[in-house]
Amino acid sequence: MTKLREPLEEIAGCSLSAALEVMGERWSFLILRASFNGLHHFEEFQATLGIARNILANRLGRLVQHGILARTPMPDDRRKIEYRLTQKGSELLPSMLALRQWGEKWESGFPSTPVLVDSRDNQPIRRIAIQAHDGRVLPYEELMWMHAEDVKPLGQTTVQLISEAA
Amino acid sequence: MTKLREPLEEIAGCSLSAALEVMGERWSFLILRASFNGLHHFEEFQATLGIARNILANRLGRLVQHGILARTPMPDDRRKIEYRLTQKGSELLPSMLALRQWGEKWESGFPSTPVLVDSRDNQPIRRIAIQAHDGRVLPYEELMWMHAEDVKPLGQTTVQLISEAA
DNA sequence: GTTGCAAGTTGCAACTAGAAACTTATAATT
DNA sequence: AATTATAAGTTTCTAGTTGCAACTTGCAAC
Repeated sequence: MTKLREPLEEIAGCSLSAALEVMGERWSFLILRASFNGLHHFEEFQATLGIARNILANRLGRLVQHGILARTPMPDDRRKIEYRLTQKGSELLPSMLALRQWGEKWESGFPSTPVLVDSRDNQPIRRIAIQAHDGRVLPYEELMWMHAEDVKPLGQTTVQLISEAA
Repeated sequence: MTKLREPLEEIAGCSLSAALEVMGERWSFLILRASFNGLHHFEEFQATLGIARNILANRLGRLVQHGILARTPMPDDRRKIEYRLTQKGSELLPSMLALRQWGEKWESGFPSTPVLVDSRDNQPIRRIAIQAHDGRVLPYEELMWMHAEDVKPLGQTTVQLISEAA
């Protein structure tokens, strides 16, 4: 009930800590993955993940508290509770995919299944990457950290040329 | 020393589990973030993250074991150990950014600093997103899961048109 | 060769995860 | 209506993990 663990949040002054505060516990991401794959019920999660029931209850509760899953008793059978991804939850998909793609490349060595495809043409999505504002894929060597206040917005090309000339 | 915890790896048959096996523990991602931001030494990590020394030692050891950080004693002062990101480690940047961007939007509410920019023009990178093979940004609703074996490769446009016509 | 410092270890208390049995609310069967 | 079954949790108890603070070890400086 109590929470004596120092939240990671303050420490690093970065929203990464805030994200980890919500998703950084063991099992949270795997429950999320199961949700993305269409599981909605306690027993489904329990059976497919093999997670202990008390931990599962705890994690589902946390995910609901943080607005990542919505908890609804089914109207036709009110024993059944449905856990469904919220908007907030579904926007974790890029994080999950990036992590999965890294795991494929550096750990498991083989492509994961199921595969995420564009529903218009059933073709697999592009690999997640870091891109410049114009869409060029940027390798790590071409990146730099800057203080936010030192970044000068460029705007549209014409505006940019004018202000550069001035 | 012992590892009696069931590895998450097998359970979900997905490389997400493999990635979490390496990066899913408390502090691992924050240590990584600190590395990305130019910290290289034990005492630097300890002071800026406020992590307990034994945990830090443990996590650094794990990250080194998994090839995410390289551990090198400095030649000029062999008390100092340098921890530096490997290729494998630096390729976690997309995952970290995606998580951070999600945290910005849904948890902290403000942009994190420092900001990652394209070093050619000092402009901030594009937001991480899921894209179709042709680069269109795909919202969650336009995505679908498919079994890998059901995905028919399309190849180049010309080839694609020919095979579609046949 | 004593003092200082970086990078760890060790010991102990508090907390968290896991396995299995138990509870509670609803639904299906007799 | 009473019995049995099922979904979703709790509880209990053990084992493993985290965190703090004090201690060690290897090298460097004076």
